[in-house]
Amino acid sequence: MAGKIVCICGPTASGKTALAARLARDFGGEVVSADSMQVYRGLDVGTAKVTPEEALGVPHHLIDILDPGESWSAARFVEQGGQAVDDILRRGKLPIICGGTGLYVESLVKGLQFGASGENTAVREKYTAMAREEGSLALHAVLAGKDPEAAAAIHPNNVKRVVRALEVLELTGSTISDHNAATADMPPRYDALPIILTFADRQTLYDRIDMRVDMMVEKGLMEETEKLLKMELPPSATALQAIGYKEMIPAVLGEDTTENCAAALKQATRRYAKRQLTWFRRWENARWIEQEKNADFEALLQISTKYLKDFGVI
RNA sequence: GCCCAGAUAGCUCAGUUGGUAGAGCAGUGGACUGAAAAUCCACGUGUCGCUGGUUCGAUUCCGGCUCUGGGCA
Repeated sequence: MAGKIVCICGPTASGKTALAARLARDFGGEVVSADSMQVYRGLDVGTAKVTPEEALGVPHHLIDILDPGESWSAARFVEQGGQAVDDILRRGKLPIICGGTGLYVESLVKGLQFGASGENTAVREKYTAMAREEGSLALHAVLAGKDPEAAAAIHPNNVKRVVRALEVLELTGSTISDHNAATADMPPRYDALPIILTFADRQTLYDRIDMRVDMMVEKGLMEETEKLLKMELPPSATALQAIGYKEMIPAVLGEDTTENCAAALKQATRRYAKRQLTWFRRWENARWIEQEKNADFEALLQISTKYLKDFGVI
């Protein structure tokens, strides 16, 4: 019997953090963050990380567990997030997954194992170099010869995916297609209630994003970016892929104005929010809550509380 | 007031030696099984500023007007 968990998802700046913390506090829950960037210490302002005040005294798992130089992945998230959820369930509490990283949430709920292959930087670099030197089509052709099914599913230009498929093949001797097919048949690991925050009018979301970026700059995004730069991380570091820092770097280096960088950051965040919505839209049985229909936070709380009751977790 | 250059997609612009037009960006939709805040795919009709003229046909050529930028007084 799969344990029941609640997922609070949605695009960035939709109000997930506050809702998750409040539901957890009111109904004896604990929050498990499904966010690929809030795991890093020191990335606070730029990731809109939950503050001690916002946490309402509720335990938040998988936040501030790594230094920015360390690598993190969906597989590691499933491993550690699954442990956290199981532990919360064992203690008779309600696990509330809160985050906007679609792959993480879905993988955790479904219980994807990502295979026993692990990851191998050298292998990745080898194939990435091949794509760079001989072209992405050549690399894709290599995959087509060994795993036609995966090749058909992955666009030749999507070098990252082609590389991953070849990596699995080289490390395990079997194809990623076989692995995916096998895991797709498995029953989900948890019985999840997906609550997804959104906005009926896209512009409302974009306005909120703009405001939030301005606030981030006021709260010291530049200084945080400077600190991150001084760590001299390898370009491949997961933390350096965070939206927020890469856009502000030119301003920190004096190569562009803060205004221009902030505008670029807003743009990047908007596109990200759109991709997040695309991801969540395919989630069957999700309860979507359009934020502007709620007069205030209490109204939002009321609706979500009803969903929790219907689901049988409170 | 005069001279010059512009006026084309939400923005920046290209183009049509006359047959009603296309790039980038923005935007929208989608994919996603160990980088996912990553990576990738698809989608382009707009009074071609207004108005006369020439022409079978004008966004394109000619005239006038309006607006914008620059220059000269």
